Amino acid sequence: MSKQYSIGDFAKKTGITIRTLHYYDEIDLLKPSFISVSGRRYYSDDNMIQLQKIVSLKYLGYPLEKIHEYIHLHDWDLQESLQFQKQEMLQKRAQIDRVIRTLDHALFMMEEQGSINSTIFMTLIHNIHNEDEQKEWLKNYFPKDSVEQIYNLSEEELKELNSKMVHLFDKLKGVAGQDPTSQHVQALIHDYFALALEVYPGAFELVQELQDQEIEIEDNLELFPTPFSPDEEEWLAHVIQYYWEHREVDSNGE
Amino acid sequence: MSKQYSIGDFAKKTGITIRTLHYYDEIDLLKPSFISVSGRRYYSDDNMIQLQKIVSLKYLGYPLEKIHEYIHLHDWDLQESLQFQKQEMLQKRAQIDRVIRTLDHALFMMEEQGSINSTIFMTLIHNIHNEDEQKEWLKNYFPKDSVEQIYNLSEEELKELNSKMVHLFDKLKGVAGQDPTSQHVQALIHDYFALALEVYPGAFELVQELQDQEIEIEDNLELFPTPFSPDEEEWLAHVIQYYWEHREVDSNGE
DNA sequence: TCTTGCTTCTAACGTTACGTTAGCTTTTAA
DNA sequence: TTAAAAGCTAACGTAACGTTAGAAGCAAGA
Repeated sequence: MSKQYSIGDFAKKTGITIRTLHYYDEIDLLKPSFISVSGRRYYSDDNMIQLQKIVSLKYLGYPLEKIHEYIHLHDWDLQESLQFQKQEMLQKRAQIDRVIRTLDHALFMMEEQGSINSTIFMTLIHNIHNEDEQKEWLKNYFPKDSVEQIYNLSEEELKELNSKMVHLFDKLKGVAGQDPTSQHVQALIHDYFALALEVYPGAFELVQELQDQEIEIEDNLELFPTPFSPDEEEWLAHVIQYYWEHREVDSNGE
Repeated sequence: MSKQYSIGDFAKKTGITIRTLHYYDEIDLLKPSFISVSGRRYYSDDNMIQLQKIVSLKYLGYPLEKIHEYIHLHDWDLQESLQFQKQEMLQKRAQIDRVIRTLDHALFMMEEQGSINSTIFMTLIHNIHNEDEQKEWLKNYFPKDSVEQIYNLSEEELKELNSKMVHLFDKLKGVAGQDPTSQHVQALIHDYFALALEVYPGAFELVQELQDQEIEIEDNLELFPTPFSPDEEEWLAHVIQYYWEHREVDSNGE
């Protein structure tokens, strides 16, 4: 009545490879019901049911070791385990969603700008990647509401912002080293701050505070990477300084 | 100007472990800018930028080998690659969604039924898992519309159906071996067919056809696993046969 | 009965991206 | 000068098999 299948037949019937059956035998996960004197494995209908359990649990994302536990030591709170497993899967999906979102941003930028300086590009990916950590860090120094407000842009706004940023950074890198006081360099920096103001009206005060408090961004370089080399950074500092002084004069002059 | 960091400092600044830096050096992914006579590695700001690229691409799901290609052979269609990567991620997410859906069904069943015969449970998981393949197989023998109709239940309906099925299977297994013509056994089988009719009004004709055509379900056991042992299967066949004959008499008698 | 071809066996390495010792050398601080 | 800290290489471990390689068993035809 109960048939015996050679490993090849069993493999065909179940869709599981011979190698996998060998492996499951080796780790005591699924033992064939009978082994011939010459060492050949023969599987039964009962084995089919066992294998179905294994395949099902594997599909649900359990590692073989857990499955082994379940099958052998028969004290398992299945319900609790399934709930736990669901949480794990939800987390995985959330992570993948973040990656897809980043890819969307990246693709949007490429469509907008054509080709892109790869260093700038990677910096942006990095920023999107570390958004949450950046937020937490900023909350140490600024009111939480302000921080949330900065990051509280819609996907579309964020895409636009990133795209424009990339564009500006690209141009800035193009003129790096030139006279910091020159017309077109200052124009670029002006655009940059204009963009910042658009996103967050309190941008100027925020920069001011950063300077006043002498907050050591340098110690957290990995959180706020820039696409600029150290030389370029120094040059940029000069540009900004000049812009800053000039701006204040302007403001006062009004 | 351009600083040199010891591997420890570099690791702290970037958040990447020393071991990983060793590894990246080993596979020529990230070479330190300078190596002392005694063999110690020193990293530069330039290395930081390179590392940022690596980390970013890793975040986007690229394997190190692809990243290596990108960094060294500088002919990469970034846009196309990103699009491809997005497709990959979408697939992964779809797979995870299927698993989550299955877990939801399983949890729903547990809440409805309390504890469950694990064999029945696994069979159901297996069925949900192989839904699409089952559909394709059935389409070989039946009009596509009918097949689609059967599988075209809402999530909620499907949950209910599965839950009831589990309940019935459980009861059937409980009375397996008893007189196939007895009242309560026949009542269970009646419930079973009632359930089938509810889902798909043409269920009787479908079964009839299956019998007439002598379709070899046996060759595809892995597609349609049942929670019954061979003995139980045989007993079930008797029960169904009796029910079938009785039903026809009934129908004729009306 | 022998041979041929198919199936199965064990053993062992390869895969990915590092984590984790272990044992030894170099650098740094007291 | 010496002890502690940091760094080095080498090697194994991980998860779940895929992929040879070489030997042996098994069924069928000559």
